[in-house]
Amino acid sequence: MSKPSIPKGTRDFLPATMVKRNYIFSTIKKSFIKFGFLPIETPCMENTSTLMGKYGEEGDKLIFKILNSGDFLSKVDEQSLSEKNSNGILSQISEKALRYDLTVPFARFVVQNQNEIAFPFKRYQIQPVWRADRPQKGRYREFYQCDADVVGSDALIYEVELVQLFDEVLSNLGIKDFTIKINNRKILSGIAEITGMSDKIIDITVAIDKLDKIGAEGVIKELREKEIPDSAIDKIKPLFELKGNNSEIIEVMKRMLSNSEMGMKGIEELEYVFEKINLLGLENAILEFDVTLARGLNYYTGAIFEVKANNVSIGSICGGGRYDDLTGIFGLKGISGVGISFGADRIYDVVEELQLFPSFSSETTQLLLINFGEDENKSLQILNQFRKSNINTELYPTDAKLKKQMSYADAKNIPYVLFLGEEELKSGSFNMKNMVSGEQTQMNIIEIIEKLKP
RNA sequence: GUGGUUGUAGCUCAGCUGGUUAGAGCACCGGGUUGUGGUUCCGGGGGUCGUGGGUUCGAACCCCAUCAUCCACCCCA
Repeated sequence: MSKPSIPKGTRDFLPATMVKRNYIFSTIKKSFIKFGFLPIETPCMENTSTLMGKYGEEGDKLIFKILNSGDFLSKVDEQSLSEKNSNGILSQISEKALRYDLTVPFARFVVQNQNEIAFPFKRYQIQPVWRADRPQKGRYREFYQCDADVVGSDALIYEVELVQLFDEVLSNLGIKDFTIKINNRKILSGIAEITGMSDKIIDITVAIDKLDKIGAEGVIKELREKEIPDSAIDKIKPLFELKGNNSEIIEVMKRMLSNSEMGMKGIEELEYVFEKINLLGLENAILEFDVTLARGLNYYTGAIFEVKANNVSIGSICGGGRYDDLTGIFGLKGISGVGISFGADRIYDVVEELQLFPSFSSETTQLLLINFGEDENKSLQILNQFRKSNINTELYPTDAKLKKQMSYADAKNIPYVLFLGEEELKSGSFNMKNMVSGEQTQMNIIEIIEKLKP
């Protein structure tokens, strides 16, 4: 018999891990609620057609497709089947797929439920997503995203708000040193425009995004491979040497993009965000204009965000941006949206690496009642009494040997045990042992409740 | 999808140049102890050495294939 296992890139979570994961989720959720976002959920699977084509060519490959039920092959047309054409038969054998992110399903949700929601609609959503990627450090095939998006308004105050949200959540998790990188797709469009390569904007942005990784030489090499002429590359080159603080870089970009209306609009939007953030201040985050930031999905049209924890070996932990026409794909035009996503699993890895998790001892059992096989009714009543006083309590199920019962308390880190022996049950005075100090005291039920009450 | 790494007990790993019955620590179970855990002592269960083939008198060890794993690239949270 083969050992049981789980699919590549997926994980089991033990109780000790879940307690910490829940802490991250609840910290994020608390801030989402504070900023006025409302919860929604969508199904883990969507129609394949809803997802395909929304994430670029690479994205399509990374979507998990779900096979149709029944004898699906018999319905495939002979020709595609004999040609062994995977893409050709895909739509015939799979009409459902696991969601790849929360944004596209949300766009679908907005279009479908447009008459039942009030715009601007601020929603948050904390659910798992699946990607058929090769797993590696900090990369899983099943992971949680925690999204907050606003649709139905193009007001820039939301960009400001989302920067504050990044700052608040990560600060509340105890992370002190992190950078929120911000850019604007209109600036990237402006760059493509002044080089006369507007149609190559994706190739250009993907290449310059890699600047800090492969260096100027590498970027130039990649641009050439994408058939960007040297004359255009020369115009892009100044980006590789940008230095200074945010406002200095903005000034340089203003000069560079002065002939691009689109580019100047992007600068203007960016300046607004900086101005308001300067007014309001940030707790721990460093907000940094990064012209090379281009990651993200093809649908961003305005602001682009990415958050990186400094001095940890984990990639970006949050992302986001504005997408003017996301719902347009599903038939609802003119609805602008802006949103961000917290990668809970990576944030977990960061908080773990930085040893920032608090202790969660109060969330586990506080008191174990040691079972001597005496008056069971009385024992159950005592158990009830503790629970009604909000003390996390359990009764050992059998009168097993003391060693076994105490070991159980030990394994679960239960700080107190109470001996429900014959004498105690009769007299009402119980022997309670502190499992940390080893100290034992005689107390009645009322006194114990008083002592352990949260 | 591309390149590399590693597969030995539930977990972490040792195992010499190919040599007889494959080991340790931790974990688990039982006992020393029928009202005292974590410390300690004694004992126990547990392995098709990832899988299939090849070389050899003989393979955990060498060769080939395959699967899995982790790391990196692409891309991304």
